[in-house]
Amino acid sequence: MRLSKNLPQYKVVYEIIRKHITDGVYLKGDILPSENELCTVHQTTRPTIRKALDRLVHEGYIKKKQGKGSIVMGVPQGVGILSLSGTTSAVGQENLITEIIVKPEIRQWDTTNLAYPLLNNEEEFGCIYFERLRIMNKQPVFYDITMMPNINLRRFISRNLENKSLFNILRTMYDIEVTGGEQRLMAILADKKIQEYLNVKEGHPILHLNRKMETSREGFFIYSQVYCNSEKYAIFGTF
Amino acid sequence: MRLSKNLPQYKVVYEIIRKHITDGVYLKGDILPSENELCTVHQTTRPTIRKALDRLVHEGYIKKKQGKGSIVMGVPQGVGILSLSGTTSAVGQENLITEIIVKPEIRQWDTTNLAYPLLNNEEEFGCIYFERLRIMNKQPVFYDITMMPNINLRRFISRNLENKSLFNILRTMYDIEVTGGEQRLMAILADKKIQEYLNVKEGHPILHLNRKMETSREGFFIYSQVYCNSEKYAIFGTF
DNA sequence: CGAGCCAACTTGTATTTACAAGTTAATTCA
DNA sequence: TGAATTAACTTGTAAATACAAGTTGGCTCG
Repeated sequence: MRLSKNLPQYKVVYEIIRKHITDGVYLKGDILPSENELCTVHQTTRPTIRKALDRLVHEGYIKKKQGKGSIVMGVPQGVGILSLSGTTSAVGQENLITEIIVKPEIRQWDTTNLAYPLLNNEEEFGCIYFERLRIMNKQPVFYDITMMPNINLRRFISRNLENKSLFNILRTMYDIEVTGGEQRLMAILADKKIQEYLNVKEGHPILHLNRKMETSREGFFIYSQVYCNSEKYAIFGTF
Repeated sequence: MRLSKNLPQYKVVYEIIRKHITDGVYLKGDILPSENELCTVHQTTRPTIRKALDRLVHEGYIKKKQGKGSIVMGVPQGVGILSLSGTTSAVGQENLITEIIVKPEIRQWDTTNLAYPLLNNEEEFGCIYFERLRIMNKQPVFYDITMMPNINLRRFISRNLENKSLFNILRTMYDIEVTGGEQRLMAILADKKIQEYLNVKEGHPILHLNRKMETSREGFFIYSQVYCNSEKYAIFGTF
């Protein structure tokens, strides 16, 4: 199902190097082959290579230093809040279990807690809705609700989200990348439902995020609400 | 004191267009002159212009659409949490008053609440320390502590920070730009001091950020701690 | 042996040229 | 008149080339 469309060269190169970093072919501290070497390897020219590297720099995979080279920084961590990965990459995947509270299903939009107005076409199409609970070392830490319009996502509701990042599925299966977004952050006190899911007492402070994410598919937005017990696992992020 | 060093062309162009947007010469929804027009105006070529525009796109000032043009998005808002502006730009400057609780002074580092280890050279040099309170519509909303090493910041402690963004001062006076950083986010309950400063009761949830910011000056980091009463003014951010 | 210089790398900036692809509005033809 | 085509824009991608500037390690000379 992997779709290898006619990507532009610089994106192809970007994807290759990026994969090498995520797969551990290049480790943190390593120095990438020089731009000229990459040119010969990928049979292209410096501007193209540099465009690929620019993107890697921007996303935090590498850093460049004039006269020295491109230094691998590793897979960007904790970008969950600020950048473009899901919360699964924010805390490291070691002891993280994802429990599906509500399996992906098509239903009407629930706009009660939504901080953003829906677009017309979004309301027409149904809504793919699911709830997840992220458990770190047997303690529930994140509780999140995700909603997105049911536009051209064949077989999505039958996909298994456990221990997989939503963003990875969208990226690999549907060629949808999150390109940006906006969010509202606040500290609240846990209500009954949150107390239950996150296993906290009344009066416990909870970090709440209300996000709207923009994707590479025009007009396709992902809405999510995250509730986080930040007592033991402060949310970490780079920007 | 404005230092107009030998900036590369693309940065010059970037600065000019950026200023035009922040100054309101170009308004939200406007379409910038085409890349070819910008070429003739700035006496340069498309790749240079495109590099400047790339940066503006990346920072959210504009969006580009193939076949159409570069659409002005306005001054990026709420990047305070996620991107590179200060909290003053996060809530709009209308009814925002900045009160200096502790004027900038040179003192020893206070590492008690610092989530990051200090570097050696940072500890050797003193620390520039100050505390501010941001007041929205007569209600205190942000309380923040900022620390940075006292390295080559002539006259900094005599500068007036009121209603000015720290980042703007660093940018215009010292040519230091924040290039990125990391932060820890958590929801806490207000302690005595926070209760007093933010005028909230015991048990009130507070959004706490512990940030380390990286700058264009190598080895120069800015550490800040922010406490936010997010009850009425949810922190807004784009990414 | 040691300090300084220099050559061979690295990335950074800039120009020139070419074509592809998306948008828009005017023009043409039925 | 109205729909389809086309021309003239726009940005996107790519190559080839050149030189500037920072880094490194080896070489030379004292």
